[in-house]
Amino acid sequence: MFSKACEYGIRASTYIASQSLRNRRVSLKEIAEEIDSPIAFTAKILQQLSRNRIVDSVKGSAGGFQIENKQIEKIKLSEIVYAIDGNEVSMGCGLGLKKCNSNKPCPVHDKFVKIRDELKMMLENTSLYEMTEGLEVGLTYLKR
Amino acid sequence: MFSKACEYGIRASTYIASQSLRNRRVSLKEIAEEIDSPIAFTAKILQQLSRNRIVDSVKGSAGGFQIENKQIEKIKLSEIVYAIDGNEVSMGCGLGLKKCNSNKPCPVHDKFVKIRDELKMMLENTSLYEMTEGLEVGLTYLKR
DNA sequence: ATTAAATAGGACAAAATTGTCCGATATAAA
DNA sequence: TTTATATCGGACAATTTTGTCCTATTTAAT
Repeated sequence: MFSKACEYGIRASTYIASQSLRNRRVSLKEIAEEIDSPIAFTAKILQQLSRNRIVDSVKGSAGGFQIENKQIEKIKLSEIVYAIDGNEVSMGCGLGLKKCNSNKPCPVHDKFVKIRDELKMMLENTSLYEMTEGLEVGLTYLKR
Repeated sequence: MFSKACEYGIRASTYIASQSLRNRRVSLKEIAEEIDSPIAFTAKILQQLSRNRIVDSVKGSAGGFQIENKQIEKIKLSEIVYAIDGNEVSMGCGLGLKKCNSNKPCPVHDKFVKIRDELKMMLENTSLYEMTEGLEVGLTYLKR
């Protein structure tokens, strides 16, 4: 469904958010350990998220990544996904047709639109804050 | 959502089914033209579908691909997808966790299960026959 | 039998994705 | 001011996916 880069990006953002809520800025090293991802690849993805203003990065000693607390509730899963994978996943044709639409649909157009619309709604309605809730109390996990 | 190979596979199967209903066996060349796909790559995918008994292939002069008419209603979209992409798309974790399940879920486990279950139901309930219906009357398309 | 036309399958090539390494740059602390 | 510790970003490498080409094999028709 999503690329590896996107999966790591979501997990990283969620971890950063969970720590930002405790006023902790976290390093790349810590992030990669906590989400079990390849560190250098994760660095690239964090750069992308930083350029897209989804996470804040601070260079230099005691630097790292963080997200403003008031942003954590505002940032939706969709923003992370669109920043890394684009919106093909919730907008594109299931059979790969470039110009598939309701006027010139592929044979599964309507059925896919239904699924994709639900996916789209889910992504656009799920906030980073929601995703951190279970983490704190050990109900949800970001590795393995 | 699906790989290119899978998209071509679905489109090819649908075209073969539509022509089999008219008792026409079709060649690789015709298929690739009608679904606008790279011919040699499409050949590989058809071999896979043939080995998985989703399409029948006939070698030699006047050979080509076909699907038994009584099978066209029985073959579901899910069989094609699983044969080419596996069932990761309807079973795997949205964040790429290997051991994600309801006991040790990722932060979006429940939300993804809901989407994936619907996708799974749709794939398993959509027959090749259904997909050919609009084609005949020019209501649906397999290229561009 | 020979030939023409078709799929099967192996080897190879190109492109995209995933992943690594290292020097440049920025910043806090000594 | 120097040093230690971060991220940034460019170049490179490995792997996977996508795509091509060519020969072998099969089959129908001549």
